[in-house]
Amino acid sequence: MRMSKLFSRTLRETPAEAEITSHQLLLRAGFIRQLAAGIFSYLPLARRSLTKIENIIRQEMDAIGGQEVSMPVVHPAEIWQKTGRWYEIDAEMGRFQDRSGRDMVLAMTHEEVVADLVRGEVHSYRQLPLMIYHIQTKWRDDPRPRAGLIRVREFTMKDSYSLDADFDGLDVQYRAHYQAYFNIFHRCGLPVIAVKSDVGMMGGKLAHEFMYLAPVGEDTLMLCEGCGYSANRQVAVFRKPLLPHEEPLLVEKVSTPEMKTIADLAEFLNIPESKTAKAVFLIATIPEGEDTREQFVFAVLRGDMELNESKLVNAIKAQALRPAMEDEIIAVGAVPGYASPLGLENVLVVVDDIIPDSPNLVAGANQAGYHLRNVNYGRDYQADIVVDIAAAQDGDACPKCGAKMKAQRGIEVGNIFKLGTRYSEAMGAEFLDADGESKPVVMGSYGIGSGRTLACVAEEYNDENGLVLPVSVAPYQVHLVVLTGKGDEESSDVAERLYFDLQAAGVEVLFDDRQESPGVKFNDADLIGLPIRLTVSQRSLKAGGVELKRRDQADSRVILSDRIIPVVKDEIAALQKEIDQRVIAVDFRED
RNA sequence: CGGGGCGUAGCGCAGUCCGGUUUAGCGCACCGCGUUUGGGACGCGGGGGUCGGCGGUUCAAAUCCGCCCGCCCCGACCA
Repeated sequence: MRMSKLFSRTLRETPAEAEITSHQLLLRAGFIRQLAAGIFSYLPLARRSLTKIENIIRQEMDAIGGQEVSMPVVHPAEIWQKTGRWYEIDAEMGRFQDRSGRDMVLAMTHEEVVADLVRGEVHSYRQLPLMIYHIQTKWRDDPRPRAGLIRVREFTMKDSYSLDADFDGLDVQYRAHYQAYFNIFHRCGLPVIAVKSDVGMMGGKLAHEFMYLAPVGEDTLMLCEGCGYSANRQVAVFRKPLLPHEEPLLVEKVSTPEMKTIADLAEFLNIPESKTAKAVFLIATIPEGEDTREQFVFAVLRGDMELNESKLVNAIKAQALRPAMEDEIIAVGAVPGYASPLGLENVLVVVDDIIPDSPNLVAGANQAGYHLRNVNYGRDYQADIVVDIAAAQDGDACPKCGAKMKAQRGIEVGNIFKLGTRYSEAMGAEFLDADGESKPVVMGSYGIGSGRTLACVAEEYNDENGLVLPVSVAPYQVHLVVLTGKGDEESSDVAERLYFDLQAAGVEVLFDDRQESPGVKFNDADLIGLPIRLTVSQRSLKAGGVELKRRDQADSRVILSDRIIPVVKDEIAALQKEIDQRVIAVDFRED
């Protein structure tokens, strides 16, 4: 490609809306342009990189038995109504009506369509296992798109779907994806970890997320440096420190004026925060058939812990959760700041599982200015549910080995879900097993965001001058720069011939043939970040050939004219080898 | 949805408080001519704006007031 004809141009200054590195560089280098919040165009350079990423994905999917298909972006609402997600999912789903008034859905994912296809195509256990995938546009109307390509509303996802006769088969395909995903990201040069994750609205049994660790990430991960336990904080468990055993004492009311927070209370009574019980009030939206109802939830945790809303949502099977307003709290008979689990009505009480083992806590008295000492679960109050609802914090003890865990931020570039039979049952996707019995197909679903992957690669590979792209993802392998002074036709001629010869040899070349000063050309080459730069100029020709510089190295060297093609090919092979060496077998771990 | 910020040429900005010599300006980018060519060149000459939109106040609005829209950041949210 000639830069004089390239559709996109580089920007000298960073657009004001871009804050994070990958967004700034992808804009400045002319990879992407924004149309609206969370909606982007991908210009030729980005398109080529995405195609490379997608082809890596295709190869790895095909290698584990995947068959590429292409499913629609527009779905009739009925299939989403059948699985219930039409009702469960709120404004995130794009809905519209076609010309005859039928409700339609913009694809956010394709479990429904897959199950519908399976109903028609799969009838026998002899056909299973199967795996299909496609790479296609998704619309998810996220309330707050941000950070360039990291979090967008319209995006391209590779989503694959495994189909099995039983859960053992699902496990095999799940593990195959687990390894394939590592291969894909490693081939893109992206370091990732797999963490156990929330199954969320997908439902299902087990899920992992593939995370690129970065401070700009929006997920918090709990990572144990002792044994390697790793989980999204939404599901991370931890060893809760036990309190010393005590016999239950008599409840005793104590005056605690103006002590509305746990910290104040603990200091006032001169006790550790772990000797208090904390009340958190929430309003949960609980699905009931095609409708929902609101449920007041009273969550009780020990004072030294924080509520994990994801765990609570899962524990009570809520669709949504929000903090309760003060008047709602008063309406159920509680006193904000002095709330007690004792004696409330029409309230779902959920108690963290460490509470029954934490004797003689200080809790609110449901009376302004007073708390109760020696409150004991079981004797003084009962819960509707006792379950782990506490959020793991940086420094908490690993559930497996007890070592300290670190909290780190990450960006989710892929996920894998064991769905089970939720969608196949709802859609009637059944097959006959060897006994002639009708059974729902066991499904898994697996996603990778290709645009987000590109953004993470940009986030990982850059320096103060621009992108430094891995050869497997770079839109071109070689950036050919020609510097021509007045009357210098030799450099132009050599560069033109080299441009032709390199392409004939199968090398992908971006040729900067523009009438620009050397500074502009070098700076643009650095900004775009192709792995190899070749410079043809009077200076290089006098030295005997063409200058070669790797983007990831500071020094350059002159290659003799007749050696250029083989040297460039060797250089590309060496870069590719560096990437290939990252592709290694990984141990599957459930957490 | 709550809080904050911003909206003037393709990009970056000044002008807005305090309305009127500004014909709306500067840098970059763009077009023409000439010079220049190893790290974001120079001279001369040009083109490009419903000042986010609508309404209001006024003799007069980029500037004051109201409503709306859009974008960014923090939070809530997130398959």
